[in-house]
Amino acid sequence: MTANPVDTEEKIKEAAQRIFLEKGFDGATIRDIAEAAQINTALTNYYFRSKEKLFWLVYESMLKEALKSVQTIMEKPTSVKEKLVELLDHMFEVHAENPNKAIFFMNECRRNPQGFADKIGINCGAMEQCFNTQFEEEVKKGLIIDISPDTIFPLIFGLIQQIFAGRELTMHLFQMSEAEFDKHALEQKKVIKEMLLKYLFIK
Amino acid sequence: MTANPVDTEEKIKEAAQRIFLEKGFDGATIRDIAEAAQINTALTNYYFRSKEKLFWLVYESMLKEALKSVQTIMEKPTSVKEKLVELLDHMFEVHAENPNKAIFFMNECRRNPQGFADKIGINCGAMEQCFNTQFEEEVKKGLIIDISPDTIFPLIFGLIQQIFAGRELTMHLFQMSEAEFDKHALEQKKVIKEMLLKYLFIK
DNA sequence: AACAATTTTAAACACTTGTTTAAAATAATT
DNA sequence: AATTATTTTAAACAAGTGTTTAAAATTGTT
Repeated sequence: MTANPVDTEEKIKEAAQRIFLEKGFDGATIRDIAEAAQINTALTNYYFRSKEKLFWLVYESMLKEALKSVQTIMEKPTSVKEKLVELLDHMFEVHAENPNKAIFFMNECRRNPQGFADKIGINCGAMEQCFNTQFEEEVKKGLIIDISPDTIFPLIFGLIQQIFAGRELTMHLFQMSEAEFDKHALEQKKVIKEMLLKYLFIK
Repeated sequence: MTANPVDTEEKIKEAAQRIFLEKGFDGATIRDIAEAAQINTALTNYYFRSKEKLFWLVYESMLKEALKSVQTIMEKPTSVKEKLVELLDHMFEVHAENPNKAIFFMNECRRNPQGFADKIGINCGAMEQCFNTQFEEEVKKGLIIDISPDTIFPLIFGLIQQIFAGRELTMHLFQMSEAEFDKHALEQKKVIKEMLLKYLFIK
């Protein structure tokens, strides 16, 4: 081993993630990434063979990381209500940190659904399993209204993603500055949380 | 005037809209559009001068149409509750008809916010004006909880958009077929509507 | 220090992109 | 019918794309 090849590899991955998040696969060029990583264009192919391979690597790692953090929350020994609140807060944090994530995930999955299925192939159903059981029990106990967790689980994601996916659109349609949007986003989160809890939990 | 130049022009616009919706500005090529419209590549430039000019034309007309239909609803002489229900149903219909619209709007606005502001420059605030007044009156009357219409208005859009923007992602993460997703979308709408109305309106 | 292996570079490659051109085909006008 | 104007086409253009190559620079090994 020589120099700091791992550092270079990591530098490229980080730059790639940044650029892909910002411009998407179609909009990002290998030269954009090279410039962001301050390396020669050919190096991306030296380390990752192709733009597409680099992309899927970055994409998969981001998705896996996102789902892992969700799983961690869902496996905690707490009530459904606590889990949902923590999930909402967590999702908000993640997307607030980088508002491009929401639209990036939606976008790239739509651009190439087959690639998503083939190369990522995540089974979200298995992950929910323990949560689903717990949810249904609390429904039986009369703590939660009669609704399927299959309806609620995707809803949680969507409710938070929605705030940030339409960020730029909202800012322009309603003439907000970035600071104003940040305030707006927090307000949205508050409303969504109250709305969801009031709807789901009895009493 | 000769042949059916208007037809050709319209044919290109329709094809462009279809392709742009599907692939976005970056992902769509002038050759894709030409093929979809069954015309020669050069014709798109003959009628519209450039890919970008064609794009903004299509984009603007779509946005204007979408906002106009919203405005029509907001100007009706009905209660806030009736307006919100009609707005939710209408937005759902629009996006259900073409699930690409939601992500397309968000995406293209983010890709080029300046172009959006410069070339579209829509004042959504003015459109809301009459609704805002009505909303605040109903809050005063004690019909609606104490909340600003500035919070609710963008929320309505987001709540419905969210269902369809993440369509492909949801389908793959939760392993749904298209038919299953359609059922899921209707269920989501029902929940969102109930949730919002229960939250907003007193008693 | 001399050699080998690895990493980095500049340059070029083949291909796709949006766009233009100049000729052909078609329609309108006289 | 002849001429003009308009529409359509095939072909080429310049610029940008991902990728490869072969030489240079750097690092590791003997």
